[in-house]
Amino acid sequence: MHSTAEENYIKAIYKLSGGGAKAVSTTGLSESLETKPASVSDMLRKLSAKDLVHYVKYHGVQLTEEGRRVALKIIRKHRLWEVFLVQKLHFTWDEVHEVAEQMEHVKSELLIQRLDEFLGHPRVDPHGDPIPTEAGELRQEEQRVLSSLAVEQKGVVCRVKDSQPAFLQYLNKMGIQIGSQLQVVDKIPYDNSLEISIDKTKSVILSSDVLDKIFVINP
Amino acid sequence: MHSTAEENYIKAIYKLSGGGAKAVSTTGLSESLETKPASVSDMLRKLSAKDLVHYVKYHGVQLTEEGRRVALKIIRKHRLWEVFLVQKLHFTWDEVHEVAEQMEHVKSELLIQRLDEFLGHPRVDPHGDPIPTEAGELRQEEQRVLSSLAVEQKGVVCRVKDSQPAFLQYLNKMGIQIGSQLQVVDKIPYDNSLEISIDKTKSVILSSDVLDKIFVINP
DNA sequence: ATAAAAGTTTAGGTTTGCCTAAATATAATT
DNA sequence: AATTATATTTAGGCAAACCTAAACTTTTAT
Ligand SMILES: [Mn+2]
Ligand SMILES: [Mn+2]
Ligand SMILES: [Mn+2]
Ligand SMILES: [Mn+2]
Repeated sequence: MHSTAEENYIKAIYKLSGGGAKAVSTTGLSESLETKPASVSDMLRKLSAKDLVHYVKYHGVQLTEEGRRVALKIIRKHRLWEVFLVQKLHFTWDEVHEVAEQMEHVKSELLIQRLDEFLGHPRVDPHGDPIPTEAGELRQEEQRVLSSLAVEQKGVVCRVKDSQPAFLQYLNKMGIQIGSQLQVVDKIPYDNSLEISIDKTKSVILSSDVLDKIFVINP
Repeated sequence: MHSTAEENYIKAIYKLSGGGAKAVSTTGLSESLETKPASVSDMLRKLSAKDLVHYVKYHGVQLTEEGRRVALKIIRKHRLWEVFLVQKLHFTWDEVHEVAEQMEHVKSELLIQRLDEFLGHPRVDPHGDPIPTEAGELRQEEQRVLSSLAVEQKGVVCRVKDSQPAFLQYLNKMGIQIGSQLQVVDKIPYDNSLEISIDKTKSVILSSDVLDKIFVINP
């Protein structure tokens, strides 16, 4: 298997390259991983020997197909643990990262399979980022802003575009969080506010300002 | 903080010493940790320098007060994760250990505090071993082996001393698990077997071999 | 009491993952 | 095109955690 250090490098390359598209620079990686460029060069040689990356000296690095597969597996684990921490242990968005950064390296296929099941196969993490499938596919769901939904239309909250405590507290009071099932009940044309039902239980009126900050995917 | 290797050594010393009582030998540790005695000597010097153990060359090692504190913290984490794996992710007894062995090293006070809460502050792990408190106390309930109970006496199953699948399946068939309420109905002196009632419903005859592998605490 | 056996430590080495300083390649300026 | 600046790699080292082989202690047996 791969070491924690190797996994962190692979994930960093994946992220900096925008999912494997661009090549990534040594300094870019060294900043992102908080190590020195010399250490990065070192590791790139090792990853290249393991065929996890295509590495051309002085010209950056890219993941191989295998490297990409490994990256998506780690990201899947990271994001599933984030969901667990927020939904089950009531961590806040900003508290999860450091812990998930450690948990993503726990080795057990069964564990992650069962965790996924336990969480109800979530499709996005608490930051609204998509969770790769077990097969290693990153299904990029179309995100729409809540204000764009017509009456009757449904959506699952996948992202919130304002992380100020006041706004998050407001959403909390409303009972809205990532993963909440929303449906537009009615439209008030006067000020473009909408009546929204939350998780099929209560329903509230949201102002157009608020609607513009909430993004949903199809249920 | 302490490294994963250090934590594993400390836990092993704790366990082999029976909770910090006896001194522990280098070979004992090397067998338990599956390393060579030379590596153990190495590590003991380091742990001694950090005042986690009292180490007298050629005469074994013991945990210091601080070492004991660290050990109990790791054991607390290990056992809480085991409860999580069994109760929430439906792992079986024999599947949990390897995973918990990794998860016990995740560093986060908040995580373990919230996990404990999420699990409802369990007092024993799926193997019946007590979970140390947040304060680092090991509330040791008095455990008696089932074979030692007299007629009429009651107990709650807290531990099973054999984790072979065949044995666990047998217990399962009998309807015995951690937490089961047992009472001795009758004693058969011929072969020291006992008639035991389970959860006040049915009653079965258990052989002395089996009785020796089941431990109970007071109800 | 002495010798053999068993247990333990030390010496010297390896791998991993990091570091600093120096050398080298690429990119930007003039 | 030549020079300077920036990016990257190489060289040489270090700490952690392991190893084997050799040396040394303690225990056991004769
Ligand atoms: Mn990580
Ligand atoms: Mn995230
Ligand atoms: Mn462990
Ligand atoms: Mn256990």
